Amino acid sequence: MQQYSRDNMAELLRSHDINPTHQRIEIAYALFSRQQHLSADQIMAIVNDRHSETSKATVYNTLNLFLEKKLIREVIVDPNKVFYDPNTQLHHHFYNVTSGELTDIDAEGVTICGLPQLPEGVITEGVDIIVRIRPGATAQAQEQLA
Amino acid sequence: MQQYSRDNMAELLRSHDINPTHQRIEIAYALFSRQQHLSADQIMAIVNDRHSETSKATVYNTLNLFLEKKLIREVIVDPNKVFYDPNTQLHHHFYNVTSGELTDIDAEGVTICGLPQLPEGVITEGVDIIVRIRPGATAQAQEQLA
DNA sequence: ACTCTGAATTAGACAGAGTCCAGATTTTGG
DNA sequence: CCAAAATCTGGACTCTGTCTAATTCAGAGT
Repeated sequence: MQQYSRDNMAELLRSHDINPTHQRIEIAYALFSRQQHLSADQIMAIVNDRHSETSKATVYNTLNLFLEKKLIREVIVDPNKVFYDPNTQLHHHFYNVTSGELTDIDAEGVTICGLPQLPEGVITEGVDIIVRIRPGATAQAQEQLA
Repeated sequence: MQQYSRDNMAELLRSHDINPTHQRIEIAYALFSRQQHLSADQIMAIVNDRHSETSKATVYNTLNLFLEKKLIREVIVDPNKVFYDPNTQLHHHFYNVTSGELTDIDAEGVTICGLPQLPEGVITEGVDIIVRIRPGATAQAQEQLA
């Protein structure tokens, strides 16, 4: 997609069946303009940068609404907080356990072989690969995978 | 390993450089005797089943100590709580998002291909695959993986 | 423009997981 | 058996996230 403006956001929201309100546009803009993984409190800080205008409840309501409408995705890697990811394409993550930094891994070209059959009566919601990394000497990711 | 008794636990702890105290043995026993994924509050409930003897602080201290000494492993799949896993062998998980149930996937035979090179100056801590599932009609796990 | 109505937002109370602290208790080495 | 070190404890606290009841907003119809 091109540039992200607040106007695009309104369209984006509408196209996902979400009523575009001021607060929702601001929150969507915070996530989509910087293509980053943000936590709820980071989003609240961004949105209320100068004059506080959006309440905690609205931030959470809105993020959960976005999730439900599949506008964004949640990434669960840190026990303390959820990250919200504006990228809903299939992709995976590097998670730097020291810094808390989260980086995308394009799913293009990544394959998993040898997963067992799913249990009966159950469907896949998604498959996440999380490569936990930390600062240190040389290494190859491949080593870990028998 | 054979049967899990409280006596084995003491040895196990010592072998991991952990001073075996009553509370630590009980907590280790709770995890290892049933080979299950338990949350901190489940562990506390088990350990304090009859007469409350172990405080919340001790449960958390102990679990964090076990983690640090690599006696157990944590599984982060649910935003609300951490699961502690007595199985430190390399393996992955099915996570039933509806029931909260967590099931092991043996890593034997599972391969990931096409992961990009690690960023510079960084080493792998571990690679987790989480297959999120929920009740529903037929499905193949493989479909998700381009 | 005005009103009515349902949707959205708000502040603040609340809940649950996990941490911290200072004092009490247990364990250990001598 | 004693002192020092390690561990455990209750309770206060923090943080993320949810709930609720009251208020505000937006827009459709007149």
